[in-house]
Amino acid sequence: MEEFSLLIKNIEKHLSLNETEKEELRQFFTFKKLRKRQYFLQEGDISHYSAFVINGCMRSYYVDVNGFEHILQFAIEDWWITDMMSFTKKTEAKLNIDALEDTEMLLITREQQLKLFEKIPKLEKYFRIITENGLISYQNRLLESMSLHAPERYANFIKRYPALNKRLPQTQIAAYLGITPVFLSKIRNINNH
Amino acid sequence: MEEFSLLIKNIEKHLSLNETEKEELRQFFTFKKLRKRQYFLQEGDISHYSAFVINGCMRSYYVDVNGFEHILQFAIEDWWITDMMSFTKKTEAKLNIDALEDTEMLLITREQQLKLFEKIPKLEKYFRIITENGLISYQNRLLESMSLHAPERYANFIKRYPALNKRLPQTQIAAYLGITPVFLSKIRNINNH
DNA sequence: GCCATTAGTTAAACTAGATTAAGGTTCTGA
DNA sequence: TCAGAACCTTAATCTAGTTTAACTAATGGC
Repeated sequence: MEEFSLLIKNIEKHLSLNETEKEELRQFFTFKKLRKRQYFLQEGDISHYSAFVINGCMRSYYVDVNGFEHILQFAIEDWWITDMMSFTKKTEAKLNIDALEDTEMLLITREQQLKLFEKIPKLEKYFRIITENGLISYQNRLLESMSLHAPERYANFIKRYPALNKRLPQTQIAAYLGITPVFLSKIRNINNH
Repeated sequence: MEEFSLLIKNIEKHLSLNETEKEELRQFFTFKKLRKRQYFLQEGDISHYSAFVINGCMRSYYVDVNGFEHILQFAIEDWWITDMMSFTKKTEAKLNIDALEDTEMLLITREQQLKLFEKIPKLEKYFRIITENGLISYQNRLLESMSLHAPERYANFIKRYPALNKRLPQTQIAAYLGITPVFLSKIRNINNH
């Protein structure tokens, strides 16, 4: 199936797989489509799956006591997304995950993931690297949120994810940057003189 | 050597090791002492080592363009610390790491770590779990920094790390919470009525 | 194809937290 | 042992970003 080729390409950035392994790999994943606005995970549920996005766009976010949404991650094609805490420890998710566009993805459960590590041990390496990179990017974001003002954070966002900047509504970008849409509007207009 | 027992205990929280494996393990680490204020890593260098703290206290921090320090992590006994970006990708470190107290630690290089994974594959699992937990904790911190005000973040810090709250100077805690020492002083006094 | 919701703009009033500054205390190392 | 450094407190002033509100533009569900 065509869906797998993107995942396999992604894995092969980090290690090589023979045909048998590629074939075995497929057995561990399920395919799923989401409509725009559809939930993949709701706060309080357990995140049984980790998702690899094939096309479309997802977001994970936290809803605070005042009902405001704070976006932790966007995931477009070739990205992984889950509530890592809930997925690895089977605790109730604090995050919501939903689709910002119609989205297709490949899912794996934690149990299947652990079995996969036994069957094809080098995939443990793949997931270790993915996780290392995720840690690095959260670390970077925390660092930027502590040391930069909103206009600089927005400038970095544009530079790092030019595609997302065009693709996403301003509300979502503001919720990712940790500012209000009103303030992002102001920043954008100041940038355009 | 006594130093290893803490590391082995830490590993055995996640998987079991036989005596041979424990013995092999030791070959991959080196022991190091740091005096208070001594650098373990300086911005611009490459982080050749990841460190497991046996006793004492370390911190990793970023110095912004105005010379202010922003602390990403404290590491006391039983914690790992490094600049993950520099350690895994051999890039120039953006972070500094130094000792807040006289500290003893065990070091491993990235090369040794990768060799270790080949020799004792289940240690890849150990480091995957450590990394997953690190990712979760950065994610949580980012989320708190976006959704809570400073007094609540401080309250959570006290609850989560009561020992650190007593052990560290206020300047360091403020640099971790992303506020000024002046403001932390205010928060503390309001809390004491 | 229309109406209701969602998304974006602009401006005025407000606030969490920064900055500056001055004075007091506690550490530390030669 | 003592001088400089690091640390803490309090208060006044300032600012980045929020809140509210009123208006316009774009979407999308029926």
